[in-house]
Amino acid sequence: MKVAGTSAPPETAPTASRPGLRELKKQRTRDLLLRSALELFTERGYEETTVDDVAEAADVSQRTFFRYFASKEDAAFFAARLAEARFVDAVHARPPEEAPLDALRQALAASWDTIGEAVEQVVPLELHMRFYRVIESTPALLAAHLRRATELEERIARVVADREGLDIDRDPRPRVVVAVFGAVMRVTERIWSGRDDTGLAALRDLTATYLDQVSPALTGNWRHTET
Amino acid sequence: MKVAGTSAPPETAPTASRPGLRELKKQRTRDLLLRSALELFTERGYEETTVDDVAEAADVSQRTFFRYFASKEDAAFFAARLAEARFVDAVHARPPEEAPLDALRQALAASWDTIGEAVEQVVPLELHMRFYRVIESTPALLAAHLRRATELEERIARVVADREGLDIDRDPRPRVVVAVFGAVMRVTERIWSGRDDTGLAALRDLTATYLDQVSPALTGNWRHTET
DNA sequence: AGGCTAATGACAGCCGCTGACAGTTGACAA
DNA sequence: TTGTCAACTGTCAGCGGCTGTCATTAGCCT
Repeated sequence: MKVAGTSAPPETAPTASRPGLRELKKQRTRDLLLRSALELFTERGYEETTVDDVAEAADVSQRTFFRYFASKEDAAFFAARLAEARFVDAVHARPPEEAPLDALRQALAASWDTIGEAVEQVVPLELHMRFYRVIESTPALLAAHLRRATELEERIARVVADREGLDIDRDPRPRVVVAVFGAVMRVTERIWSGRDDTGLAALRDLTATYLDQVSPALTGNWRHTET
Repeated sequence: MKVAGTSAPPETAPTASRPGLRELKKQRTRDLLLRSALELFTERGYEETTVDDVAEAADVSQRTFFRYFASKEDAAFFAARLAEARFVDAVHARPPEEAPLDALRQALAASWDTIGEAVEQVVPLELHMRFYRVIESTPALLAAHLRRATELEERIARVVADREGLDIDRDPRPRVVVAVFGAVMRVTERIWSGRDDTGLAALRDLTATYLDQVSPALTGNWRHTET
């Protein structure tokens, strides 16, 4: 077995090629483990759930859990990794004429559906959405989430730099736009997770609203430009 | 004793009022623990240093370490907490006529020196600066750092909202500006920590350069506006 | 059918962290 | 000065995350 090690979704690739009883069982165990984890995390809380609890819920030993996921945290972000990958793809797909910030925004708009599909293949989308609240309210998970977001930003900054034909180590602008975009996204997530409607649609709409606030927020005189 | 619990610097306040042998010893133990920790972390690496190592270097038991610091991580960010406090003060001190983004920038410019002083009282500034590289290159520390940064941003967003007389839960702009500012700061830290000159002056200059890139980066046509 | 190897479980052990208990040592009043 | 109290500390036991090791089981392939 070579699954764990930040358990990359790519492992899931040769699904249709040659099922095989072995692969099938592995996949089923992983999905069960994943579901059990997210359910326990959202019901009982992340810190309050031990890896033993998750393993037991999936009828495997704790050791096996760690063979599928590099860490407790790794399991928590498995679905998020799928979503990220879709977004990166969407950015790649944007026409090069678009201004960077527009490209990011359009890529996001275009990703929502594919992200939903991707997540749903592994775990109920609704569960995944509810789990975001747990992330926001659990310091350890929030920290991990932010670090992951930063890494994602770095990857995207490189894509943007390529699009514009810039050397990312010489021109700060790619990293800056992406960082700004990411910052707004995170503020949005935070607000969204604190609200009642944790549906994907609500997040999508809120994101659009907040992105509209970037320019207004950066220019001076606020006092006479009330929302 | 009531030290730990995210060991708030405020505990250090009544230093001059009434030294007392007890207080003095406590302070000395804490500082020694802190220095030992940072030195070991920067020399040997954070993950490679056990709390037992730190405790032993300071000639106390592991249990005592945890009475001074809520966690290994808590010790790592003790000095950073001092710096943050100075920055928050500086933001408060800004004249209300300044536009938000300007205020943040000026506050930062005004803080550099006081931050240096504050840190120096607990740990050699140079050690603290070198430790930033460790933070940047240690996933667990980077994650914690980002979470801390987010919390700081929230606090500052409230200050900004107050300045402008806005309700932070109704108007997204305070959080958005602060998030943008913070994003640029973090990109700057990242670049800076990867360079040779890890002096405070280098960071200050780099920060100024990057902040200048915000507007240019957000407006469209990059290709004909090369740096 | 039988050999090969992947997958699993059981066990031991490290590290971060906490509660409990007992011993030591400053602080302060008699 | 001395005795009491409270603060500070060390020791020990134990939990949870995580890893290495090894024996056992179970799918795969000829």
